[in-house]
Amino acid sequence: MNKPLITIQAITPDGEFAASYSENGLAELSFPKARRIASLPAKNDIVPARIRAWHRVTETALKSVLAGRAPKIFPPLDLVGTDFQKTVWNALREIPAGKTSSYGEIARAIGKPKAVRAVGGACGANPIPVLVPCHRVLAADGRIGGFSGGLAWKRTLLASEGVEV
DNA sequence: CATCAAAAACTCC
DNA sequence: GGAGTTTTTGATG
Repeated sequence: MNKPLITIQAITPDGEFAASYSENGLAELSFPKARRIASLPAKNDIVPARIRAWHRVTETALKSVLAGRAPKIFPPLDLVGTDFQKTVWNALREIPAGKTSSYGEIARAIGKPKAVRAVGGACGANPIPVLVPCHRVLAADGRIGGFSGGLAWKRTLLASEGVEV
C-alpha cells in the first residue's frame, strides 16, 4: 500500500521526464517515453504548493545534469529502499559530473569490496536516475553495463558529460 | 515467522 | 569461459 504519488512532467531539452512526488520529496523519476504519459493526474490546482516548489528545483537540477554540470541544489529525495541500497545510492551521488566509476569502486567505497554484484542490483533498483547518477557507473573494464531506462539513455547522458565509452 | 533457492546493471582467475 | 561474493525477492513448511 503505497502512498499516492503526484506525477508532474519535467520539461527538458531531451524530452519530458516524469517526476513523482510523495509527501516527503521526489520519490521517482522516469525517462521520457515515446508516447505521452496517459492521464496526468496533476493539474496545477491540486498540486500542493511545496510540491510545485520542489518540482521547480527538480527541473533545474535535471537540466543541469543533462547539460553536463552538477546541480547547485537538489530537491528533497524520498528514497525508499533497504539500508544497503540507500548506502549505495548515497555513494553514487558523490561521483562528480564528467567522471565515471565502476561497480567495484562503489563496492569498495561502501566497505564491501566483494559485493560488486549486489551493488549492480542496487543501482538497478535506483528510482531516481540522473539525479542519482547511476549512469556514471561502468563495469570494471569500461564496458557500459546496463541501465534501467535503456542503454541509449546511458550513452546519451555520458556523452553530454563528455565521457567516452 | 524461519529457511531455501534463484537471480543480478560484476569481477577475477 | 567458469567460479566466487553479496543482497534481494519469492516460494515453501
